[in-house]
Amino acid sequence: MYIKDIAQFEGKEIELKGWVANRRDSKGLVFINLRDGSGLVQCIADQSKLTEDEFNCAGKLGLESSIEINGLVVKDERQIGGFEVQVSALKVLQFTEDYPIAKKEHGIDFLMDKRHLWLRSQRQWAIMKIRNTITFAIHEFFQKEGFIQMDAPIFTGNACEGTSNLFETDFYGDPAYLSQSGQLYGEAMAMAFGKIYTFGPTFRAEKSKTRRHLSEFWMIEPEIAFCDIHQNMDIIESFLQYVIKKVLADCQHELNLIDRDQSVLKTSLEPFPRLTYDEAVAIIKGEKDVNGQNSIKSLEDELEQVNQQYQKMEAEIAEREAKLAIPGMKKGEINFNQNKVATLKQELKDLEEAQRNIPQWIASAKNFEYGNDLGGSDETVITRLFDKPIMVYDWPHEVKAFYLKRNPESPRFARGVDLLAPEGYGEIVGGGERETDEQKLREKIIEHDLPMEAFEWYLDLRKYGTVPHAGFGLGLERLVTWLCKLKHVRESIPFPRMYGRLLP
RNA sequence: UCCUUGAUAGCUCAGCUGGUUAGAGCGAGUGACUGUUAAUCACUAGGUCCCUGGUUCGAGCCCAGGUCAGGGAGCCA
Repeated sequence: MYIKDIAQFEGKEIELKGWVANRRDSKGLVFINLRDGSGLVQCIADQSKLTEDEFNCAGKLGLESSIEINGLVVKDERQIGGFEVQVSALKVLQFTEDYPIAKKEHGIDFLMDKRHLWLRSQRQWAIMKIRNTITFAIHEFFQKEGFIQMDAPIFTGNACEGTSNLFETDFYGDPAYLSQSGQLYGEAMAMAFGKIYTFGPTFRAEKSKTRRHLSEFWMIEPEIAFCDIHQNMDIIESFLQYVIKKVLADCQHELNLIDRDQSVLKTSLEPFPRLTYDEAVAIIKGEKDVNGQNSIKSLEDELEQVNQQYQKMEAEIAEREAKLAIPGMKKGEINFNQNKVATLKQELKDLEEAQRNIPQWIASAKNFEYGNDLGGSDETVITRLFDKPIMVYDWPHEVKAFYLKRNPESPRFARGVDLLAPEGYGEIVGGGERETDEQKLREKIIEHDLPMEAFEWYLDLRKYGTVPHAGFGLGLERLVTWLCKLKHVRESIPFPRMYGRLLP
């Protein structure tokens, strides 16, 4: 018996096992919000309906105490799930004292230290449920489309995209690296099965402290034989839209719990704009407008708005603090105003961040140098102008990986594609059409200063029946972060591993 | 690696120009209340002001170095 199915048991006696998510008491009554992993329900312990011992126990339950109850399911519109349980019997498995995560705001460092407990909170629960739906939808899409799932090795002897950000380990006395991509192995499997995808962990030793980097993350890498860059973009689009549709269909409750505005998810079911690198650069530099919006202008407008909002908030804080200074205010009112001031100050800090960041972004966009890769801020700048993901393709070949094919009509471009998520999220997919010519690959390997002997097996793929093929890599956590509109990627995975964070 | 902000009670924070005994809310504990939703109300306990050194009659506050964390850049999914 799980709380999520409670509606089927109206008027019936049930048994529930779970944890105390909240408790309030009143004379003769104890209200327990019970959490069982599937949902949340309020249980009422009434002194007149329980033994003295049971009622005393109910009153002593600390947050996250584990209990078993029996009770009657009653319809009550006021409650979250529309039902409550009138307790007829209560058994305590453990009284919990001093549960560290209190019913109030906490700082991120504290919460990350308590991640193993934080996962029990409603918001984190909802995010992990959505992550699960996304994972399932990904498998479902590829399986339906006839892709074979493969597991790429995690220990690798060669670096596929440079060596600076690899985790080195000891493999029976030889150096080995934790995989930063399964792609080269995926290409080999695609030559055996036609269409494959990997779904596995990936490790990058980047000393990054930004909202979109993890040291360990999960990547999905499809690879398709007989596929060019345009067909690849078709697949990226239908794949992502499949996942988004699934989340919209199956996760309404969770999306509401985390207050996700769904309008952008819905417009993302329309075709994704496809821009060449040249077009994207023109937009970023403000030389070309999109839907009547100019990148530089919109940033300047936003900065102006931020400044105005900042002044408004400062005024409100001053006003409330002045009120608080006058004696005679009721306790409840004091609390309310103090909480309000605290949240306003928090928002003020966010605005200050924006005031520091936006001018940097404007400068970076204005001074963007043609031929460079897009930086994080450039991605933010361009994606803010669209209400759906965009795909940018045909990149200057110097900035992209060695295995990408050149555009035959314009060889200074490599046929790579990045998918940039809207709402400022930026790159969540990187991929492209692969180089098919052995000689050109050898030249590229030398150019990138990579050890040729480590790639001989990969070059075999071009020696024995080379065919046009393409694929891409999707960062699962970045997708979860965007779909849930999280501020930081660290909340998208149960136990994030990042620079400075190995525990819990 | 660089830029930037910060570290004060279990948690979130305030602490004025360096000045006597360190402040609030939440949480915890005790009590009151039969319909609460982060319940409310009263009372109680709770401090190595991150570390090391310096300036000063006097440092939570100033200076130097370090540690840790937040945000951003580079790099990337």
